[in-house]
Amino acid sequence: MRYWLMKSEPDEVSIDDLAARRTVPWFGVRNYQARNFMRDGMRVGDRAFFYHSGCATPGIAGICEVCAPAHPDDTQFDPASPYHDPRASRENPRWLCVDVAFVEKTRFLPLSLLRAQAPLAGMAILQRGNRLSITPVSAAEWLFINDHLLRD
DNA sequence: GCCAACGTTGGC
DNA sequence: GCCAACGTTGGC
Repeated sequence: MRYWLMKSEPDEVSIDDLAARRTVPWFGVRNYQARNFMRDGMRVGDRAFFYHSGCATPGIAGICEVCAPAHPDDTQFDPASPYHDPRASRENPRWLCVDVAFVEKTRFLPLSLLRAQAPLAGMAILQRGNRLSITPVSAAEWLFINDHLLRD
């Protein structure tokens, strides 16, 4: 199993929204590196930290699980969607998404708390200039967060 | 609202 | 294929 961190703006899809809907397609990714992580790196059963970004207090809000492999992101075909991409077609989709399932809502771990943990210094999310909405998390990072920050 | 960092676009 | 301009992300 691989581990990931996936950013979502809670105004759009929050951990509570995921809990209510049980599964959601991870629509709206418009960055090739993040898309390729979904297409090439993610497998059903992988787990991810669900991270709230673009909000007053960013941080980890829960855990989700990949429940469907990458498939075309429907929002790219929808002229009414903010994620519409006129260069994409049904025959030649450009953007993909996996589906994720709710696992749990955790204690909230603010970005500032993550930054204060020496063992997490290498986390992609903490690197200067990081903007990727999907990043791999090492097994060591995953275990440290689970063992030391989520359950005490 | 500001701004640093970064990705993408498009002229050449 | 270079690179300047531009748009976006996302923390603060």
